Amino acid sequence: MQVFTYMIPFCENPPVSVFDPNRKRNARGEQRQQALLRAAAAVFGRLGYHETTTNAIATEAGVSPATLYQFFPNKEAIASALASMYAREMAEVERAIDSEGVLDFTEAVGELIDVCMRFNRKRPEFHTLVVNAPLSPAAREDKRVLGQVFVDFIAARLRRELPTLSRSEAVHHGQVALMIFRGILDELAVASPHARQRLQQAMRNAVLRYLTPVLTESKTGRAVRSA
Amino acid sequence: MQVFTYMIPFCENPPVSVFDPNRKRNARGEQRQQALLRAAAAVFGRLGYHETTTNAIATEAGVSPATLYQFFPNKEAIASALASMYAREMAEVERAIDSEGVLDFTEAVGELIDVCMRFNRKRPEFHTLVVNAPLSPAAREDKRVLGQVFVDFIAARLRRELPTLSRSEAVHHGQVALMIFRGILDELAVASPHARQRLQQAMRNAVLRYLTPVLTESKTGRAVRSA
DNA sequence: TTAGAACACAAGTATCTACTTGCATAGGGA
DNA sequence: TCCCTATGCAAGTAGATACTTGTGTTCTAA
Repeated sequence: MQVFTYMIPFCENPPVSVFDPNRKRNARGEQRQQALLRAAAAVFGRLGYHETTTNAIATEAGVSPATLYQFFPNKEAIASALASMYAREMAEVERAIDSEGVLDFTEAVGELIDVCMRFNRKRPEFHTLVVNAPLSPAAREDKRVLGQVFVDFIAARLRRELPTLSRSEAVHHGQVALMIFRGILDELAVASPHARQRLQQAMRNAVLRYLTPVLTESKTGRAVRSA
Repeated sequence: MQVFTYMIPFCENPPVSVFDPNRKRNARGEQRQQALLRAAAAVFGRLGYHETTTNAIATEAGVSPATLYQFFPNKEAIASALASMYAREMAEVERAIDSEGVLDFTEAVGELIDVCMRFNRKRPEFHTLVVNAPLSPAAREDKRVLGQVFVDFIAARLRRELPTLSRSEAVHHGQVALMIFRGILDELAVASPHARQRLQQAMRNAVLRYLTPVLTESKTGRAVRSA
């Protein structure tokens, strides 16, 4: 009557790792961690997530691969840390747009688009991190929130112009605006300097031309429903 | 006076491979090759390019990994063969739209979009193959041509409505339309069945609302230039 | 009928890359 | 000064996966 022959695997996958999240860092350590993040950002930006190796990040930072794992548990954690940072930073900037409410619809949406384009140009690695990298749940949540901030900004502006527009319709149009934005952004990232300015104008046109009929053609059946 | 001590590496990487492009196929071989392509399409569609292993393709086709390499030199060649097939097939369909020239601008562009959405729904693996897979030069060319067919279709329709529009402007607007299309298509691929219909309408709206002002607001400076 | 070519696969190999181990040094609080 | 902990790395390991080798089987053309 052997009931508990094997007691060992109390926890199936003992996560043995040199990385300790509770470890106390000294000044040198803090600097290393930041340097590793900067190095990772540079390499992710050059090669994209999948082509980037942890060895390349370590080399870029001027440390050995083993040292990298003193500061991050794995590759995904590095991408997640960067993606979270950027997503929060970008959401912050978007929320600050027209905090005084002085811009009209076109100006506000144009400003939103400009801000997002500027951010993506300043952080070229942001795109691959958000699009291609597998992220931790926390980073995924930050990414989701970022998208929501964009959508809500547009939805709020639509309803401010046209209060009879239902919440769900407004959100839907915000989502479509985001899709348009992303579609053009993909090309913007690889466009030649000459093509870029033209594409930036096209970006504004594409989003605004999609949205403005929502406000003007408001009598067409489905377009207006009360919440 | 040793001049040519090492003669061996006449060609640095002797590409030794069991695959022979000139091999004559019998009926069984042809069927195997087609079955492997079908299996690859299924697995690529389920897992995406990078997550798909050649072993998984072989298993899906019910053959051993070694057999797969009798018919294709490497993984990329499988993706390239499928991508080329699909790109040519889709370009063909696009070129056949309104061959009699009876549709007006809105109808023609709407039909173009519908055709492309239908194709992507019929071949879900097409997206990952064209977006994520590294392709052979030949397949890349087929992909480029496919994009050009879309752009040229729209450019030609724009200039048919507004002959004073310059060729380069028309092509530019065609390109932007393609970016918008792709941006929304990305979401369409993962949308719930309920959201799909609404997104399909949004797709038409987004592209047409971007394009129609090109025809109507033709007095605004840059918009019209002679070729 | 038979030889050569095409088909098929079990059992590998080669390589790449995320991640560890074991040990040595630096640093700061007691 | 002493000791504990953080930092650092050379030299690995482990596991995944694209691709091969060697060998036997089936087809087909002469």
